[in-house]
Amino acid sequence: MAKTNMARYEQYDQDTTQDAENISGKRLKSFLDRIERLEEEKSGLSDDIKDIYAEAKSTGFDTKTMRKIMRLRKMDVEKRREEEELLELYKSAIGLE
Amino acid sequence: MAKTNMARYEQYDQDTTQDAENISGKRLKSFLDRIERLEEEKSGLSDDIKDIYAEAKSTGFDTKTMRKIMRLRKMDVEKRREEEELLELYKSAIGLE
Amino acid sequence: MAKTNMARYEQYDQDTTQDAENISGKRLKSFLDRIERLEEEKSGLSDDIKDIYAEAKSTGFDTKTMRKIMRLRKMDVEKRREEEELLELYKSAIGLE
Amino acid sequence: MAKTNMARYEQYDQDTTQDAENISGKRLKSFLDRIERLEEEKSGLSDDIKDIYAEAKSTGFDTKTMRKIMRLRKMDVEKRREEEELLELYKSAIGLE
DNA sequence: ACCGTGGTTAGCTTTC
DNA sequence: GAAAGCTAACCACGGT
Repeated sequence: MAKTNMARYEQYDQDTTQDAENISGKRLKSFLDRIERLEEEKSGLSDDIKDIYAEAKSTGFDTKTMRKIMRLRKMDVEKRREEEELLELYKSAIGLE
Repeated sequence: MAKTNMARYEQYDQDTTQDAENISGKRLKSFLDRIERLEEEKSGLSDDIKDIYAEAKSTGFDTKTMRKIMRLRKMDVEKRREEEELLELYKSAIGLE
Repeated sequence: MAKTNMARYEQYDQDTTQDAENISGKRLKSFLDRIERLEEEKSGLSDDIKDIYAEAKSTGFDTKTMRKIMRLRKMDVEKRREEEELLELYKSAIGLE
Repeated sequence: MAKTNMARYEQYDQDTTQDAENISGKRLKSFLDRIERLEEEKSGLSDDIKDIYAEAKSTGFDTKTMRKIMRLRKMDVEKRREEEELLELYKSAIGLE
């Protein structure tokens, strides 16, 4: 395996003149770019959320309380999901399915 | 402080029959819903990213290395951003703007 | 500050001949030792827990289900705690306290 | 599989009136309680450790560095342990034990 | 404006 | 090899 997928890792992002034959280098770059794009979107969403909290705060709400509420909401969702999984587990345990 | 913004916090998300007059309750709910929506999108993006790593792994790349590369990329971006800020600082310092 | 607290970090744990005057070195070592001790205890507890799961498994219980139950238990505890905090938050928000 | 060990899982921790005959239910509860107890102890130790780091920080040490040191210490221990295992392996290989 | 705290998120380890 | 749980780093927020 002379040309491993790892081959071009070292110049981790500046190589724009990569040999046309180096398929895996292109492939890797593609993966990394897609990830970077998504990371940026994620980061944008974080900013949006922050903005909403700021807006709420400026209209008189207490953000600490709001955050706690969000956490409780999330826990409810989580709990329901887990309880359903547990039920499935039971069913399979007693051979119902 | 008869009708504070905190007034309806306690039933933190199930109230669909809220009194039309309770403007702040509605307002709060709206904020929370918007946040929840964005959180879900964020979570979706995290899943997408995870999928890409999985795909990359299945085509033979080492994800641990990939993550390291991403971290380095990010640092580069950060650095560039900070350098630009520094440049702006210079410009304003010498009255160029 | 010629002799900073960081001074002896490099030989991070083998120095048993440290100069009697180097108080901060001694102090640091003491901290690290205490932490190490606690880490060991923690690790021991993790092992104990693992053993219990193993024992339960060997008597016919399904550990996956058990873990899920433990998680739900924990969530209940967490939720109660958070709800109480939220209540406190309300109280202070409406100036009850 | 009328009376499986799974039988009483659903009321995962509130059942205090369990039928005396349901041995496995009792057994399960016992396991879960023991685990919970240990988890609490573990959590307490984590808090203790956090406190020590806080104390160290307040006396001027850099906790990030301290954590790094702890990690190195642990690696040393690990390494030694592995080396000993290797030694054991040798010994049994040449029939010394 | 800075520090300290807490929460969130990501990486690593271990299990199945 | 995949999935889950645990641990540790990061970041953002609130308080001083």
